[in-house]
Amino acid sequence: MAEINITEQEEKKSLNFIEQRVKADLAEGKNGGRLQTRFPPEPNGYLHIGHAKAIAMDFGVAQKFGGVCNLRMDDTNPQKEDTEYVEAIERDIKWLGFQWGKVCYASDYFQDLWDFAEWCIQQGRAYVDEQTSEEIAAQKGTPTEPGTNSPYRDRPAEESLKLFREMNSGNVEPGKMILRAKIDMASPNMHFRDPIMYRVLNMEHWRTGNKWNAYPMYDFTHGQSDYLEGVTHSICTLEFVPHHELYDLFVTWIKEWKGDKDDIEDNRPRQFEFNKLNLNYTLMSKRNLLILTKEGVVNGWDDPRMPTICGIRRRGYSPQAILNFIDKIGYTTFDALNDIKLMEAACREDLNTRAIRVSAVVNPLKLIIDNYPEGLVEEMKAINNPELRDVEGNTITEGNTHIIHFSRDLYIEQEDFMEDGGKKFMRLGPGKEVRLKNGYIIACSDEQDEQGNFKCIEKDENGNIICVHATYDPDSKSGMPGADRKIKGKTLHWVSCQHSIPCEVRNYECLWTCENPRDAIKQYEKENGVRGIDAMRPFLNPDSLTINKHALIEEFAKELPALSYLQFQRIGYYNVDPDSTPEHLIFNKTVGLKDTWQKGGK
RNA sequence: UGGGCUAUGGUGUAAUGGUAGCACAAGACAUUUUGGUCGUCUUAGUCCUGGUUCGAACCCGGGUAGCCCAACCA
Repeated sequence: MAEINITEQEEKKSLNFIEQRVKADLAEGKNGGRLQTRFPPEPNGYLHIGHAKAIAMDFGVAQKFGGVCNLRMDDTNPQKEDTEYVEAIERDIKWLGFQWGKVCYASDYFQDLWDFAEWCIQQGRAYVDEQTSEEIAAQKGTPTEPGTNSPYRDRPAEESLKLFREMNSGNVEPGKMILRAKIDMASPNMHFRDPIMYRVLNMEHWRTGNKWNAYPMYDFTHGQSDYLEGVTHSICTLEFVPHHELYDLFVTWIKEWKGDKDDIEDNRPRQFEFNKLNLNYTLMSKRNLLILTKEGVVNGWDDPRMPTICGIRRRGYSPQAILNFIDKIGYTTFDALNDIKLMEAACREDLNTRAIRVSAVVNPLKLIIDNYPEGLVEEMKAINNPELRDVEGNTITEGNTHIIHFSRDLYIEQEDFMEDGGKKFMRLGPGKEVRLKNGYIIACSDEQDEQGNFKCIEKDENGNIICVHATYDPDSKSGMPGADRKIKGKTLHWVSCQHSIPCEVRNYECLWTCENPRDAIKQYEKENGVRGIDAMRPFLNPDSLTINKHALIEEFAKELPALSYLQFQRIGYYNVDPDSTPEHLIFNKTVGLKDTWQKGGK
């Protein structure tokens, strides 16, 4: 029995239109008060962020109202499907934090579906058609013109039955015969024009082996599987709205076949549709993602630029970040194009609470503290996560710190020093004073030599700044009373030369330069007569991946496990790539920190 | 041009015949040992047009625009 187990406040705030329907159905006692959903991926590829939205709905609604959600592999087309995807799908759903009741397969119902199809033939509701696919297509009509009946439409049931069994013998060539439902060739709904129930494939199925040679189509499988499995709410995306009526019809038939006398309105699976996820600057279709991997545009399905769950995971998103995002965009029946910035915002929001702060210098500039004793090394305490707070709102320090080393020779970020930064530039430069995070207050002198060159700056022969000199205030050590004094400058991150490790930093941007790559590619294909990768190239962002092999990071980061959530302070969120080793550290940029300086300040 | 669906600030979403609200984005201020976070404020909206009603984003008619449907894919 399903239970409504959410508080009224929560309910008011967050029930989307499908949840409202589910709640109402439960209240009315439909389906005997049961709630069962299913997530039905076809195991022919990797799950992407669009699937995550469906997962959050299918599993989420079951969770919220005390129902159960099964994972059902929609494996009715053995030409495309493979067991390798099943594992990946299961892994991704688990990673998102959901649990299924059981794992089912559409192929579990092949025998039932077959028997049901035979019954349909005997009932005069189905027939074997021996026309070519071209002939059938021609007879189908168009959205504005009715179709015409197949010459085989009224053949005797016994004849169809005999041929149907032959279809599964392996002796019928694919394309020679199909089983069609006898419905209405003039229906304004194209799906009612004698839809195909079974086709011959003569192909081994990864689960059922060689038992079947003819396989059922989606429309003749989905609703029936729902019915046989006990699904009450079959939730899918909007493109299945035109299938809705046919879904209901086949469910009605199969209930009849089963001799199920329950009231049709109250005890049957019902389909509900919501808008699928569209993200700007993102391409979601499996077909096109496959091209990207095959052509080497990306490095596999889990490339951090891919919208796949595994790609997003490797990029450094947490499951909660994804779920937060999905929660923000909501479920409606409007075909929306969501802004990737909202996803990034949801990510920052989540990672802010869980990322460990580390110091990393991405573009190092040497900084020498002239008055700091040579050879001296001090251990400084660095807070792992300032958002970890006690009930009073104070940052918890116990168990929330790590050690960072301070010495005379440091690296700071190149962009944190400017010879003539101007008044608004609050970082380091001649005559400027800044604080080194968890360290000391330092200052550069504005003394100049006879040529008018600043004494604190060392340049190479090309005039590039290669080293800067500063002096520190020994009383200003972080944590000491002298550190309290206010200064004009900002707080900079830094690493110690001797105590930092070189690492590789991979920065990612959108793969696409246009908001809606799907449409752009489609149009380009049309206008230029090219297909696939050639139609995609004009819209690919050449800078979607930039690798920086000269970054430096504090030693603490050396032994962190793969996929650890990090924040490079003042730069962005990063995570440890699965290929990273202590000998060759690799970090992926998940998303940058908000930067009101670069945006507004300059 | 057949059928189905949709339309609320730049984006997404709420209000289910009774005060158009929230988040993101954009901008400003304040705070800050992250130009982050947190906080305050500003900008900005019911596609058009008729009707029903005391009252319409919501109901109805007519436009307009967009999406889905003519796979032996799902």
